[in-house]
Amino acid sequence: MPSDKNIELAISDDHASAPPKAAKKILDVAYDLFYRRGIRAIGVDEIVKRAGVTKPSLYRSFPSKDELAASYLRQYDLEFWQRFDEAVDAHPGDARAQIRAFLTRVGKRTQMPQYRGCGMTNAAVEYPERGHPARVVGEDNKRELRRRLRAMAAAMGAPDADTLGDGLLLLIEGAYISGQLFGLGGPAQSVAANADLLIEASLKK
Amino acid sequence: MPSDKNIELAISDDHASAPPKAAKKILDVAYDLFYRRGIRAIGVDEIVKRAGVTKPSLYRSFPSKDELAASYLRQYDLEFWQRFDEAVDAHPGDARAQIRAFLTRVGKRTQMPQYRGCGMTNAAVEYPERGHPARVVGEDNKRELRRRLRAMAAAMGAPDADTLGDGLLLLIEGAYISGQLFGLGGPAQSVAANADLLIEASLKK
DNA sequence: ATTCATACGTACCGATCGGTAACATTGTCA
DNA sequence: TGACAATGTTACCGATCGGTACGTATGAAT
Repeated sequence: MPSDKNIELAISDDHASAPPKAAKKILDVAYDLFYRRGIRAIGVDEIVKRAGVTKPSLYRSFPSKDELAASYLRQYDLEFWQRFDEAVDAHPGDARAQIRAFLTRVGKRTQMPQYRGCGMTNAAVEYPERGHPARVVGEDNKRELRRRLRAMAAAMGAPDADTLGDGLLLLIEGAYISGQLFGLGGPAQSVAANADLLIEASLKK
Repeated sequence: MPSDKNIELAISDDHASAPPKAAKKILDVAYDLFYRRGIRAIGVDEIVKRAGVTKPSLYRSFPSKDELAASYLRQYDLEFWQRFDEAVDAHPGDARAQIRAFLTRVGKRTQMPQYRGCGMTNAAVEYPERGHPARVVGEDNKRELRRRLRAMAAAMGAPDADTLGDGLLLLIEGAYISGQLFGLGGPAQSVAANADLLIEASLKK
């Protein structure tokens, strides 16, 4: 579900020129199709057809399908950090509550019927080749997420913050995958509870 | 790395007929290529070329590419349970030690340079459509793994065994994904330590 | 030696893949 | 009104996709 916010910002160049409308429609449709059915599974023909545009329009706005996929993932990345920061901002100075808020939301999100996993994680699975435009977006996101989780673990006062931060990342990625494998009632439903248990144990160590 | 054991069993029919040698070569090559580079990324032409056979040979042994992929995953499933049961058999009656042994091995395995995640998880990501031959193999595997992990958590005496079992599954899936995202030195390295912490906390609850 | 099933190879199928060339049409703003 | 940028139209490219029709080699039993 691509939000309309920030899309123009992601598409238009730094001049305040009028943003092409076709590019937005293309990216919206690509976002939906790539996420729901996979990048490799979707051809550019289907994208332009569903977007009501033509192929040359796609290639005027995006240099290649791979770069279109990367644009989709950059949008996904943006929305991810919006969700993450919402949880963080809701509990200023309380890293543990921030984690709890974020993971509670993840637990719900991953149980939704249309949930199909993390778009960036999925893309990395679809494109194992190092340096692929779609893959690097995901790699950067995960690296940054790891950094922040470790920092939050340290802020909680965990003796071994790196291990706890990594443990939280494992739980999160596990929830992403389990959500799309099991659907409703799967292991992802208990991600927040397990994280809390893990945090508790790590702080007392 | 497909082991030669059990392959004939997986290929040949229940009559003790002589198994076609081409099918084994095809499955071996398909296993390697599908795992390393993804199922959708590999065409049947490349498989038969690398296997030194021809396309009709492939379609005489396997009804379709999708079914070949399913055969690859059934082989992967077989080897998965071999690894799992090795850890279990090494510590009879001690579920906690069994988990520790298995996860220690997972932690190492997911750090190897050629590691590319769990073949079944990856296939489920590549084929989100319900009922796809490749997907169902993975779904069955995960369902059974969940059942066994929950049973082991109960055997440990966890008050909320289902939650602990699910937590372990989340950590495992997280390790699979993180292994291929981060490689050496990634969060997967601490999967066993985090699992132990989580178990400890769950038992004391 | 002939038979007969089985495995294999050559050549091909239509469809789709990502991507492009060349040109017509539109809407907007000066 | 003229100019310009964005989009559309049509047709095409070579490559690859999964899959098959059909003839040929091979090996064991008779």
